[in-house]
Amino acid sequence: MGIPKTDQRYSGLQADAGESRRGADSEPKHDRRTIQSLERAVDLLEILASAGDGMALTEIAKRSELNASTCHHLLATLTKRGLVGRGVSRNYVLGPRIAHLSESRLKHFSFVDAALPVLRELNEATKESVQLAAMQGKSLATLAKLDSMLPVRVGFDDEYSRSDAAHATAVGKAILAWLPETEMVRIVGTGPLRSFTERTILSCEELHENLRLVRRNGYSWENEEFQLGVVCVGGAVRDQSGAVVGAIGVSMPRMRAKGPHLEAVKRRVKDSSGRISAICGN
Amino acid sequence: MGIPKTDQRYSGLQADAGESRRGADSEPKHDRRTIQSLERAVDLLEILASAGDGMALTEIAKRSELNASTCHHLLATLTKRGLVGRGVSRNYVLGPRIAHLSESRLKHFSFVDAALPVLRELNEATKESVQLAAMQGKSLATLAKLDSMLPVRVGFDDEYSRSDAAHATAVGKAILAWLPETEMVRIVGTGPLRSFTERTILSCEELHENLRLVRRNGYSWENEEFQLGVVCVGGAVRDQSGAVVGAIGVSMPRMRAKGPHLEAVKRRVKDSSGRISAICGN
DNA sequence: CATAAAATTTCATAATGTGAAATATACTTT
DNA sequence: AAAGTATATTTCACATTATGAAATTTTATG
Repeated sequence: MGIPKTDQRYSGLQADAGESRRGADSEPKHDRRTIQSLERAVDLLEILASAGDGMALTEIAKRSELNASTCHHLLATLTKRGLVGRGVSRNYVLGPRIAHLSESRLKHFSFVDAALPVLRELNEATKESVQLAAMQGKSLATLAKLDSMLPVRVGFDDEYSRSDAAHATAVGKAILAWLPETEMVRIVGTGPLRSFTERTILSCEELHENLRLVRRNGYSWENEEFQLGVVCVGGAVRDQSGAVVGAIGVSMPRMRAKGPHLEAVKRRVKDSSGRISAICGN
Repeated sequence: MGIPKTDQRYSGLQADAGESRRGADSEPKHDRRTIQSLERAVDLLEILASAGDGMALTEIAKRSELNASTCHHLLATLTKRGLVGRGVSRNYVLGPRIAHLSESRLKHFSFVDAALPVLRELNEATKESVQLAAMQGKSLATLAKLDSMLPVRVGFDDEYSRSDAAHATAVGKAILAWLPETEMVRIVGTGPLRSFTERTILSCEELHENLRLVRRNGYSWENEEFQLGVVCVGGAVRDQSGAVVGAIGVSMPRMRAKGPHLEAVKRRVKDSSGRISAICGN
């Protein structure tokens, strides 16, 4: 008290000069469809998540490119509500309420619901039959399927749960490829594999080699190994911990499984499985 | 267009009439220490978490007692950032980013760090020696301890990890009481228990009876069962899934373990273990 | 104990969040 | 189908509220 106040405020926002007050169409300073303070708060949460082991206010302010005071206001609110907490040496960390929200989400989360919109899009884009499957115990269960609308198409029968076909289908291989070794062995066994067509992989060695390629490529495939005339491309779906929870697959008649169409299908399967995994938590 | 605009806006906030505009000390409409829009957004997240299986906008607006439009703005922002998603029939659900944040939090979360401030408070309040312990395999490990500052006090020796004393200590019993039966048996075994003093519980039946009481009371206790002259009160610490991750304990000389002081210690141990559990996720 | 650095609070100001109304979209009902 | 109804989304004028520079308090460091 005693020092005269300079009061040249809000200078930080005077970027575009020459605009008189209440101009007819003054440009908004941010995406008016969203709420600035809330977006900034989410930024802070993401920063705390990325930094791992807690962070001081100044550091957060620097990374978020926000005024330290603004940061503090936001963090104080988040702290009050438990989304942010204070760790050792009182620096900011993600709070207990985050775990609570996540717990609640997980309890009511449906894998199928999450996948369906993406599956529909895949079906539209490829014009082929698509399916979603998951392991239930030792058998591969089809959780959802959308048929192609083309005159010549792959029609899935009601084979909703098979216990010995994982090695012969694209969805099965997509799952097997990312399972821990022991789990994989539990499902396919160690003996000779069941044959469905003359192209079915019969030896465990050949299957192992095939799964290695699946991991390298990011998608699985199947060349009339389960049904003659049907070719299928599959992709794994993972949850937030990285564990496989299921797989998607696009099935098409042999006649269409070539050239640019096949390449497009592979690309889209990879993309779609990644997107579903993202919805599941990554 | 063509309909004359009535424009009697912001009528929803005209709760306290008689206050002329820009009054010298116009009462703030909310806690000025926090950011309104952000608090409202957190409200919405909590509502979505409680409702479980998704909710329509109107329902959310009703429960939050907010204008539907305001709700929509907030939800749109949260959706853009992945904290909220759209479930079946496009109603709002908690989004994938919640899982991501929680995952990151869990990865860097230290149980000891979370407990320390509360432990310090407990130490200050009771003036007694306090400790934090957890099961590591079959042995009970002391993770942190704070000695009493009174002249006559319980001094912990460097017994940082004991494998056969769970049944004879308050922290051990606090953990055992909430462990699944099989886990409990794995730790204490089925045979006769090791004796430390003439008061140590030696039979499994008696231990079972004691643990039942621990569950009923919400705290454990130990009457010179491990060391003569030392009385201890313990409380379990749980994570968000409800599983026991450890326990805290307050140890005092027999001479002080009575009357109002003992009652206060019991109450505070219950409270502190609950608070640490809350920080761990509930 | 001094001095610097970081955290928190205060407060004037205008930018932004707000909500009534308008419009668009999704569901029923006839 | 078409009309009607409920629900969702967008728009926009306005005043409340978020914002950030500066002051103050707290915490770390020489």
